[in-house]
Amino acid sequence: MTTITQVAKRAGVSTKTVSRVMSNYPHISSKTRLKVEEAIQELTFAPVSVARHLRLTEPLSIGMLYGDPSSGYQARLNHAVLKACSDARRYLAVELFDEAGTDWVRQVEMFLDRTHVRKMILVPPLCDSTEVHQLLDDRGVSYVLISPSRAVLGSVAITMDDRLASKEITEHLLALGHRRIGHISGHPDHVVTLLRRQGFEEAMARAGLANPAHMFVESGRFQFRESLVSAEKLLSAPRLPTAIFAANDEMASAVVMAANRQGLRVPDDLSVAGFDDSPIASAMWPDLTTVSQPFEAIGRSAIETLADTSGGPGGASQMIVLPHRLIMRASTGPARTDLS
Amino acid sequence: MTTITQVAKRAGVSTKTVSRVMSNYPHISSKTRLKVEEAIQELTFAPVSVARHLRLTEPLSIGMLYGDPSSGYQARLNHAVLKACSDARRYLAVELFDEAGTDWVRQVEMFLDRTHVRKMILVPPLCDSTEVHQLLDDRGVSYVLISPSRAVLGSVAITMDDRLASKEITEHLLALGHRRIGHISGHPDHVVTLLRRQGFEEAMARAGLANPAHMFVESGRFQFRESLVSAEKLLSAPRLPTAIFAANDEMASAVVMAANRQGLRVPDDLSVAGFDDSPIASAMWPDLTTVSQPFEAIGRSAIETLADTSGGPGGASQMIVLPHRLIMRASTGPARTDLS
DNA sequence: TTGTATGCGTTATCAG
DNA sequence: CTGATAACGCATACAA
Repeated sequence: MTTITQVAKRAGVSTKTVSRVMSNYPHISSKTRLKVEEAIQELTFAPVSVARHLRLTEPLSIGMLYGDPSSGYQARLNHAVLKACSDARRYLAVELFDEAGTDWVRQVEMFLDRTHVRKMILVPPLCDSTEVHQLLDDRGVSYVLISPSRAVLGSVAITMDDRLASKEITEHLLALGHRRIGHISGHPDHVVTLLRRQGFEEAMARAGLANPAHMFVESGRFQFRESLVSAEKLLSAPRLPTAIFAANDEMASAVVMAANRQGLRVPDDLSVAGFDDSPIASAMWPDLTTVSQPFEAIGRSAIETLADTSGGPGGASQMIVLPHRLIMRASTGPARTDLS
Repeated sequence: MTTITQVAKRAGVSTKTVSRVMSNYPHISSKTRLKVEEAIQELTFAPVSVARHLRLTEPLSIGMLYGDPSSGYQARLNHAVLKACSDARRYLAVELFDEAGTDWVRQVEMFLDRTHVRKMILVPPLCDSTEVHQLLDDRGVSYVLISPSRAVLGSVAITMDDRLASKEITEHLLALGHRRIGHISGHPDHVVTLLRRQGFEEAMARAGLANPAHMFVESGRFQFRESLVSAEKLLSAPRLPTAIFAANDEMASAVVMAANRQGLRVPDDLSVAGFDDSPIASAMWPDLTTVSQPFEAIGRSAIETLADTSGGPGGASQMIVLPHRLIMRASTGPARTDLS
């Protein structure tokens, strides 16, 4: 193990000077800097992060707690945040918390004490806990909210525009000539359920199709099986929709399965669109037209925001809306004119 | 921020005694312990982990590096390891590494220096790098291998028995009366591909069905689309198989889709089994009969193994094989007698 | 521009 | 069973 002392000895300078070089202190003679850098190279010195953290006023670690294990959403977010940390030379202290346990505040509190982090990323559902916000404010810990249900005064939220994305994907279907379109919506408890449905309805309304003859909505609760039932209902109506937009990919894949069962071909007889660009979307055939959540950008933006926060919290409220991406794939196609 | 000194003062003991209580040191009078515990409660003291790490001879942190972001496998393993750490009061230092970068050793080296960890969990593909093993041995870092391609002399590997599981799932199909069974195998570069295929073939051989009239094998490369093609090939043969076992769930779901397209009902006309118990297995309908990898056990076992390693590496080679679980769901059923 | 001395919060050593 | 003191590796006043 190489320590700063050894480097100092090797370079013939004091530890402080080595420290200065490591942290890019400007006022340092280029000769000294060179010597030190050489020594660092030769001894392959890397500062031990725990020791820095103990002394540092502005810690380099950022904390994140998450609950739901099975969530593909969380897995992808984790990865994006980890990547962003790596790029920004920060460290992520990530731990699980017990979502079922009622004492969220206590759990966060202990996490803060243990890890010493003074910056946190709050993901759903933790980002919606007023008590947790209070705790962090009291402790002077700055934080960003990822996709919170509602904006929180004095803090930064990072999210995407679900309503707009849904509107756009519906407009895409309309542009393909579809006039009778179904929507399978998510779980009523999730905020995005409403937003995605609103986007759909808004697009239909603009096209003058917001009426029972053209617009059909069923609930799928974000689940495959519920969606299968809903899709079968939509596909057994006297006049079939020619396209169905489901509020997530899992439900969209159920729609494809329901269609196949009825002998309908996707996209020839029925266009199907999803949301999320989850792994399943590209794993199935036809692969799904869907919306890609900007995970990478969200991660990067979260780290940047936290890195910038020079002072504590209590800054201006801010809502950073990151651009999503529509992904056109094989599950959507032009409406059949003979049916329209 | 509460420190150990404050707790000590409050309890009227030395800091060392508080430290002893925190780490469950056995030889301590119950009266003293009680006093200290009270003080800890009252001041809500939580030891700062970085400070402990700086002093501790046996670090409580365990390192893990992983590459592939999109992998559902890795996401579930991450979670299991994190859970195990939490239960064992250990901390996980997890970072991404650049799988595409050639200098794996250098990356591991820097990670070691930064984090100070002296125990590591090596997951695929890092667990198969001889150079990395060498580095860790040289540095006296102990490590466990998760599902390595081959055993490594002098180190502990944790894995499951893919061959046995495949054999069992095939036997399950045989027990249901199926005689003509297809197998869709994985990517030829993965070790498990061979193992899972062997298990299948072994079961068929035992049943006296290892011949072209009863046993069909196609490659699916672990991908949905490849599997779809393979399944269509199997389902367009003159004599159809009555069951298909795919080497992962993604491919199995492709089989279900192919069957639906041909107007075959699952499981009435065709039984389908998968492998992995990935989210998709329970998200589809019929939900998949599959094999559940023992993620939780793997995580726990890895942490326990590392926690036990009193000395450095160089212990005896050991292969810990954890029991998997067969999950019977709706995608498999009795063979139709009129077809058999 | 550089060096010295001190302390971050905790545990290890060694003595009581 | 308990306590005083040094030390972990690094960064920061303060001094030079």
